Amino acid sequence: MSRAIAAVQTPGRRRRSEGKKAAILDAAEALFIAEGYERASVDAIAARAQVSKRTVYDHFGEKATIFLKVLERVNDALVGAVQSAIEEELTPGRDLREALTAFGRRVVTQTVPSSDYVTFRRLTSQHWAVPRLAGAVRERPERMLEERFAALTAGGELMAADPRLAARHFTALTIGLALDTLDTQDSKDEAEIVTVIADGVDAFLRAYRRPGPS
Amino acid sequence: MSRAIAAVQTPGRRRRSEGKKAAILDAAEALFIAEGYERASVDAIAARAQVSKRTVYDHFGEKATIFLKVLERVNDALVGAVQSAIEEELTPGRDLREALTAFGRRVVTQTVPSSDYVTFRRLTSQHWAVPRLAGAVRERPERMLEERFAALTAGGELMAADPRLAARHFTALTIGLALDTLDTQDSKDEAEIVTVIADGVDAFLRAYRRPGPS
DNA sequence: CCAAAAGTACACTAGCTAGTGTGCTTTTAG
DNA sequence: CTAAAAGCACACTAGCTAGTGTACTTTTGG
Repeated sequence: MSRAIAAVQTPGRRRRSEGKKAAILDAAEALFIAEGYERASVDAIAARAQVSKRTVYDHFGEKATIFLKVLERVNDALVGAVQSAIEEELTPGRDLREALTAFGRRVVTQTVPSSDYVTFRRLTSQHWAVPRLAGAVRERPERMLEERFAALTAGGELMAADPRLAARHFTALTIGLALDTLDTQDSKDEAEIVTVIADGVDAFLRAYRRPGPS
Repeated sequence: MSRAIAAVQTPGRRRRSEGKKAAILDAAEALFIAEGYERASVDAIAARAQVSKRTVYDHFGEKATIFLKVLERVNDALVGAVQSAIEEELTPGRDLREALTAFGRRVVTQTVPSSDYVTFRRLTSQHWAVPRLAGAVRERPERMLEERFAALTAGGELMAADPRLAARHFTALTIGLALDTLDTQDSKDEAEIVTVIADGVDAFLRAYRRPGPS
């Protein structure tokens, strides 16, 4: 949605082509989300991308291909964003509650909202010929979290016998619920999201924090 | 899916009509789930229901109406099932872990699987003119759970300052994750579901059980 | 400047689908 | 038995959409 149209100036022969391609994918993504796969006509996509229908077909061949490319792009963006959120927020030395809250909040508000994750779920539930890309998108980020949780357990901050399970529980309590909230009410009320995340982190820590030396 | 076709014998003038109607809704539900709203043609629905297309239109007028009626039916079934699961499994005297596990398992395996809840989510994410029925389906069961959790807190078994939040967390940790599992892998591996539920109940109790008089 | 690449405008096909009209047959109530 | 209700077979329209073919224009590298 927020992807730029990019490179209006002197694109060079190759870059111009890529620019159009990106514009088509932008338009397609928006329309697939808004209308669903079937209802988003190729004519509408072309119009929105300000490109001729013929160009669309020259680039992608058939409609299904457009859809797949959109999925790939969204998937890449999502995985990358979660990756960097883990690396930058879930740093070893930091206070656990603070780190987890920041991580959850960042994933939901920066990466996702009005976008990638929700987008992905909505899109994948549409098409009936999508290879198991859908599974992958939740598997990969979860593996990354799993590793961090294992490290935290080793460091004595967490008590997660099964880091994989802990990661799933964390995701369910924070990101999952936040996305649910975003999904049902479309009040992009950021305050509410923050509350949901904070509450989730709270419950998570009660269940998984090492019994304190109070 | 598992709804019976019902009343093959001497239906009476009225009952015969209702029988056909139900058969049409059964067929429509199955096809909407399998193919999505757009791709499930009225002809296909009629064929599957073993009914003439004309009869379909005589009963429902237009395709969108069929969809709405299907949603209503699924919604009613779901709410009813959760209701009775709460009343029959989450009984006051019972051991908490046992009760919660039985409840979660029942909701996922009896009510839902191969059906209502997943069905509902899949369906509602399809149509772009569904009034906020989608929200209602998660609101109602959650309110019911909330009440029980409040009672359990009053009885001293739970420590849920905000019973509504506790209910959301419980649902996310157990039912939500179980459905996720069912959704990605279609291995209807019941054993795995049971494990997921048990793990979720475990984490929930660690976060919400009253600090024990060990 | 020029040739090729990229893009455009537009007309056209082939197929599918929602919804209707109509006359015929079956079922059921009284 | 009979009339009406319910259902059926079938033909037909109107509209939309994926995808193609083609001749024309614009852009860009050398």
